[in-house]
Amino acid sequence: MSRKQITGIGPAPRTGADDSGCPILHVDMDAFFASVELLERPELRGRPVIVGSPAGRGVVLSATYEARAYGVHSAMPMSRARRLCPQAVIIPPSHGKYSEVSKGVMEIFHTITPLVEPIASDEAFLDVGGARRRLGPPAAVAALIKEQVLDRYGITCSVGVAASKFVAKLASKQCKPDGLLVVPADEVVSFLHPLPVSALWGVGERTEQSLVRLGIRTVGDLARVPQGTLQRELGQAVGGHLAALAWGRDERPVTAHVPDKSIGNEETFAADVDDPDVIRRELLRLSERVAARMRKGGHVGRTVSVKLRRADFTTISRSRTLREPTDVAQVIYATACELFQAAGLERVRLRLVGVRMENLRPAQEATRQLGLGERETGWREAEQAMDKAIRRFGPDAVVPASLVRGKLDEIET
DNA sequence: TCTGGGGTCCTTGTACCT
DNA sequence: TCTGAGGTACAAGGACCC
Repeated sequence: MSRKQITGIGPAPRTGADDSGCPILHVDMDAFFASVELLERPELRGRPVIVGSPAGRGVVLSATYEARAYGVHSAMPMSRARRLCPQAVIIPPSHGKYSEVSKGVMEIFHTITPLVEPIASDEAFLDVGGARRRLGPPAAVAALIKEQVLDRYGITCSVGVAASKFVAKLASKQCKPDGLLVVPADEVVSFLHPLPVSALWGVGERTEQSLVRLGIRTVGDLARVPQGTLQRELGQAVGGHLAALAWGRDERPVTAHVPDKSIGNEETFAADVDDPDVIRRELLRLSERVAARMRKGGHVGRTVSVKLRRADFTTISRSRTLREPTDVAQVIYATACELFQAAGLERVRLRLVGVRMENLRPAQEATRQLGLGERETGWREAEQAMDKAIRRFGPDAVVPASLVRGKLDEIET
């Protein structure tokens, strides 16, 4: 589900190119959410379809290529998308359905190689270097994957084949939709240099503006700038990273298990809120959700972070590192409330609040040393009991008392 | 012309310790 | 005792990704 629009001219898609030394595949599903929706509503094929919330403050999650022809793209505000393409059929998202298909697609990848690195629900890197004897060269494996995904799920994907992750990713983007593009190891530079700098991973709007100010518009321009200049302008890490990418240097391996670093939830209100009680109730709801996800994933975390976005879209965050890691919603909530209060935004109109736990580690590794009078054990047991009830009776089975009023309000309205 | 939600990573500033 | 350098941890903000 790419958001970056590569507008530069690359070489024509090639499938018969030399793929020796190109063990990395990047598989990207085409207009994934929209394609999944069309499986249930085939009568909409060929028509502009947008997946996104039909009301309120939403953005486009996915759009068919027919809708994209009108300028609609992912992350665009829905109001704008509707203006650009008023005849589009708008379908509210059903995330459960997408993760179901995503799981199945990832299973197909795992029959090819154990080295699968998912980077979103609709895309993954695969290292197929070890599958050559069993399944053939990388381009043949890529074709096999496309065929299997289409056979089993009726949706198309695009595959980039290259020597490195980043070039494979650019290649898949370049050949969308339903494409297969091999970038031979000795053609990487000629593939990259005509592309606009914005095609590079890590160059967003701001960095692109900085580069354009330096007269750098293409990857080739970038490659000719001394690394020191880039590092001075963009910072050590970003400058060094881009200098390497401009010459196709990317040593990052495909990693099958990338541990979670943080878990968070956030919520944009339907209308801006300045009532601290409503904000605190939302902080409780979010803390419950985050804690439940942490317990489900077997994590505990040490740093509680709160995100507050004002009506004017300026965002502030406040965080605190606890003495001991936790997965207890009441501990997270209490800290979140203190951070909210300390931020001094109790009478400011907010459009979004978020709660995130950072500094994660596996729960079984965490040594718990409870302080004198600490009641965390009681809360943990209570919350584990809630987890059980929710697993058995559904997400509404148990609700914290302070959220019951909100539930009743929902029922009454 | 309005901007979701779930993330990662980087930069900068500050505090603290040796 | 004071001061500065260097390392480390933490906090905050921002850019970027899908």
